[in-house]
Amino acid sequence: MLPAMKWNALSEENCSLARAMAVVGDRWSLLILRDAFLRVRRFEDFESSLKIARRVLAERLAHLVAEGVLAKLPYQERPVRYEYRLTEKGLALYPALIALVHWGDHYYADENGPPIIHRHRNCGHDFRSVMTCSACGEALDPRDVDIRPGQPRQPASVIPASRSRSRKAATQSRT
Amino acid sequence: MLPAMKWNALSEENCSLARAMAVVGDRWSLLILRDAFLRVRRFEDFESSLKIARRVLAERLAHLVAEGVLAKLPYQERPVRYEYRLTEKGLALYPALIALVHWGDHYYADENGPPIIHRHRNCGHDFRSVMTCSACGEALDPRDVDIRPGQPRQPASVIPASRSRSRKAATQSRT
DNA sequence: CCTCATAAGTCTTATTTCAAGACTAATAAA
DNA sequence: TTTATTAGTCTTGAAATAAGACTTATGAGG
Repeated sequence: MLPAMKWNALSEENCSLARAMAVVGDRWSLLILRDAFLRVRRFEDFESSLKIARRVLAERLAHLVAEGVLAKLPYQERPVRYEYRLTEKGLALYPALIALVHWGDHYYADENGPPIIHRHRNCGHDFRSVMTCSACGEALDPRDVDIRPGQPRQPASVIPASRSRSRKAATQSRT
Repeated sequence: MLPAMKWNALSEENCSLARAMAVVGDRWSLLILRDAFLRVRRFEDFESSLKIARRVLAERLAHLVAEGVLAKLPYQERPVRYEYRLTEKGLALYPALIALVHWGDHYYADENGPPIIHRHRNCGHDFRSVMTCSACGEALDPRDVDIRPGQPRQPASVIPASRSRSRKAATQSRT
């Protein structure tokens, strides 16, 4: 039997990033999903593309299916064979994935330019991804973002605290 | 001596995601960086915030410094003590991080709403992050994106191939 | 001087995860 | 009957992580 990840301590935390990491925070899931976005769907194809241990691949696919990120669907009978496809929830990881890809492009591409180029079919241009504010549409700079707790326990203190580090301010594990 | 990660096989690959994962693809780096974005800067604060093993924290911080994602700067003399601050390269990971956070918010927040709320100081509104096309500004849907190799080896075949799976099409490990 | 406290690690041991690759099951095709 | 496909499962050893005691450098208080 495949042993499940023990790393779900994270999923208990009241932190959206920790919960996301409990799903795709291991060493392979995002690479598997990248392949899925490239239309890779079958076990053998994932394996030869990624050179991942079969055992780990099987476990990771099962986990992503259990989390609803991938769907396991039969593509033939006799013998029944399944393929893995992105669900809406899986597709919703695209911004995170493309942000990492473009970060890698920016800081690690060699003189030949980035290994792959993305084109937006709707407008016909090659593009980079730009993270914007849903309210005003402006590109986001982390220095312009304030955060505060969502479920008000403490009366909504804005976190960009001054230098007074109460040693617990950011300790709440909220993100 | 701290053993370095052995996982740099990835960094050899001609794949921007793999290179990004070689830097922040382990179980802790993104959580450490989240804290850094929340103005956590000192070893003890990272440790108590994340409940990470000190050994792993030390190794991860050293790695992030070596990669230029964090800078290690003295904040006092006698004894010399250092803190860790995001560099530009580290700040550039914000889109990826916030995309994961908002994905977690969307799919895992309970009835109380997301654990933290982001406000864009420039416009004064709470927001979600929206990934847009740098060329036309429209929100990106993965189904509208075509990709092709950047360093033209093969004459630029667009990858959203039809159902003809050549079993090697996406195998090139390019992303 | 002596003891305690702080901050930033380093080290040890046990557990968990991953890598590599042989082996199995179900079925079709030769 | 033998071989080929596809999607796994299993075994073994290596690497990474968890938990927490120990170390170093220094200042503070008595």
